[in-house]
Amino acid sequence: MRILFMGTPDFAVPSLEALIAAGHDVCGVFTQPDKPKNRGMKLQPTPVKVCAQAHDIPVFQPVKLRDGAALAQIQALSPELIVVAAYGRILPDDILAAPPKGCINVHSSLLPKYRGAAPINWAVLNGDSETGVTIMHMAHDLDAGDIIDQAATPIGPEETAAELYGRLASLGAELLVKVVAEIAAGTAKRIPQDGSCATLAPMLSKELSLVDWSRGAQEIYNQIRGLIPWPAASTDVLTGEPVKLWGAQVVEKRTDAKPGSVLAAGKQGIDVACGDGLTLRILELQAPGSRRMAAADYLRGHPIPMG
RNA sequence: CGCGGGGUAGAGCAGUUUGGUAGCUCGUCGGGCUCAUAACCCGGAGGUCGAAGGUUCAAAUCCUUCCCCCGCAA
Repeated sequence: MRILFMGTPDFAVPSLEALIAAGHDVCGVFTQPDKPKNRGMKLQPTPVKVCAQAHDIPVFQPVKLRDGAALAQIQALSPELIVVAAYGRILPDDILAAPPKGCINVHSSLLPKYRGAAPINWAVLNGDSETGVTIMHMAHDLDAGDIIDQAATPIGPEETAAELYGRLASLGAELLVKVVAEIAAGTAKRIPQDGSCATLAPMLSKELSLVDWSRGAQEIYNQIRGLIPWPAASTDVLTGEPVKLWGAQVVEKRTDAKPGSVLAAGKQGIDVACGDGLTLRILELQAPGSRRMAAADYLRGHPIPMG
């Protein structure tokens, strides 16, 4: 099938590659404009752009989608179907209506749960034991279109959002190929979402980083897992300087100590009292200006006062 | 040339302002103590101080250039 692909970050790359590998005619790729990023603020191509260029697929990076130029480009490419995976832009209705077989989207949650920008992180942050991917038709409202198919996957009790991100990217690519084949064959289903069950997964921000030790140990652990790799949970209760938390475990040991007090600090980790009386053992962390390291390594050069 | 932090023993850090014998904790090796130990005591090994150049009687420390790591921005 003749397909126009739209995507931007790493998450979208497996989907693009899967379409190519399945033999579809990917006639063009839309991705966000190159932006100054990282140290040095040099212009960085998006992962999807790099992938498209490696396959000699024409790349388009419109700044605006509503001025008609983008629509004209799409009409010139005349795709039968548009596939969107984490493009990061809202498509206007005229583009949604352009391809004969419509626009479909790869979304990393089991819709209608977690509509929005950061569904993977919120599934981990909320301590869910299962999530998945959804392929749906795109509608005017964000992530609200009719569902074509879904695939579920368990979230491991120690799995981080970063790990889940990679797994869902592959799972989404797999399901995408299956769904596109069904669309080509005319057998694709179309199941409306139950909007009353919808929940939102808004974009992450650094406001979510700071650990509130009055919360339960498991909740804090979920916060740590769910905010990897960005923005990462942080706390300043250890030495007064803010440190990022990269790894921890819940210790089933009750304590009366005030939440946020350090109960022990040794080669096994740094034990901190939480609001529900349980203990969170910090295993891996990162001081400002430094790289991430095991708690035991950190302690050699950063003595921690108890209490 | 976007802004800031950093590179010192296997690991994590101090020392740089004010140039003058390379230091701490842990690990490691040897010995001791102990019923025993990841505990304690004694002793040892291990570093061209990120790289190159410059200033100086003398540079981890001051000057110049470069490399690498981390954060900010998403």
